[in-house]
Amino acid sequence: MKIVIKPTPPFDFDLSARIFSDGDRQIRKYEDWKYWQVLRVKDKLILVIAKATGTIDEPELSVELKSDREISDEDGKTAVRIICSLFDLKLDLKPFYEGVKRDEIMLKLAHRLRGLKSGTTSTVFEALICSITEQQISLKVAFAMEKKLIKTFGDVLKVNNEIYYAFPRPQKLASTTIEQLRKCGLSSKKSEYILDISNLIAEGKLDLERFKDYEDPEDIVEELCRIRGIGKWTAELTMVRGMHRLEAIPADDIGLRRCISRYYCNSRRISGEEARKIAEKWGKWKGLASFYLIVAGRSEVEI
DNA sequence: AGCCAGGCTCTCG
DNA sequence: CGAGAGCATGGC
Repeated sequence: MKIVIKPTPPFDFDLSARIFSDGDRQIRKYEDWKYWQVLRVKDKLILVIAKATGTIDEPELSVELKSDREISDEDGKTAVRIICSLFDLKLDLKPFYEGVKRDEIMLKLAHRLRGLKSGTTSTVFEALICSITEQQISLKVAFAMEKKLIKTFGDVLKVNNEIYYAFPRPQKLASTTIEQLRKCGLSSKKSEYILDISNLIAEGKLDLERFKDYEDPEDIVEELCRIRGIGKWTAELTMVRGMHRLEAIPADDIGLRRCISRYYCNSRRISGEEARKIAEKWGKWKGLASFYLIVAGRSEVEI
């Protein structure tokens, strides 16, 4: 099945998808101007292959859907909805660019990275589990663990004789053991947290998706922090990457602090407090602004 | 070798 | 209360 999507301009798909260029071929990857990933559409797994066919100001996304089962029109519609949220396709960046106009540095970055949107994981659960995995240790190490977790417990789709994995469902992780999780390289503490959270969801005592409807971001942080293994950093990171909450900012994040100090403080090491203070300039766009800083830092953008 | 890496919990005093 | 140890793994 092939579908064309019209994202809200400006949108630079290749710039936005580039962060997945070192991803895993069996999980999600951007390569040769194509992005692919498995989506869970109801009880079906569907491989999505997306490619930009428009321009930044008249963006168009051509999407191909593949599965080992029949794909109905309704599946197609659901898949489109998920893809829209994966890349935040309906987000209008213009208010963001307008909102940071008074910050010259951010304005320059926004200009250099025009059309960049920050994606969202397909579930809040995925964002949360990955954020817990990434606590404290280097991202390289964390990504290796996530990859193992996904390939060990994730759902498998086979199309064109290739194997692809979708992020594990909470029910699946709930049915495993600390020892099995530890084999992915996770510490026993993190394994406990992940098992506990998966159990809460499997038992129907926790519904992470409903946090998306909260008005006040502070309420989300507070409620998430009551769960063992989740602190402020984890809650805020989960909000930006899993709930479209672009006002949330994990200001204590060491990588983000490095980027802020690089562009705002002559690379002097700064505290989370200082980072939060600087982030005040970005108003309700703190999360998106920090994403721009991270991408700028990673692609060595000079201003 | 030892320290650090996109933190958080638990245990002391 | 606040401070400090402990945790996983890989890179430098």
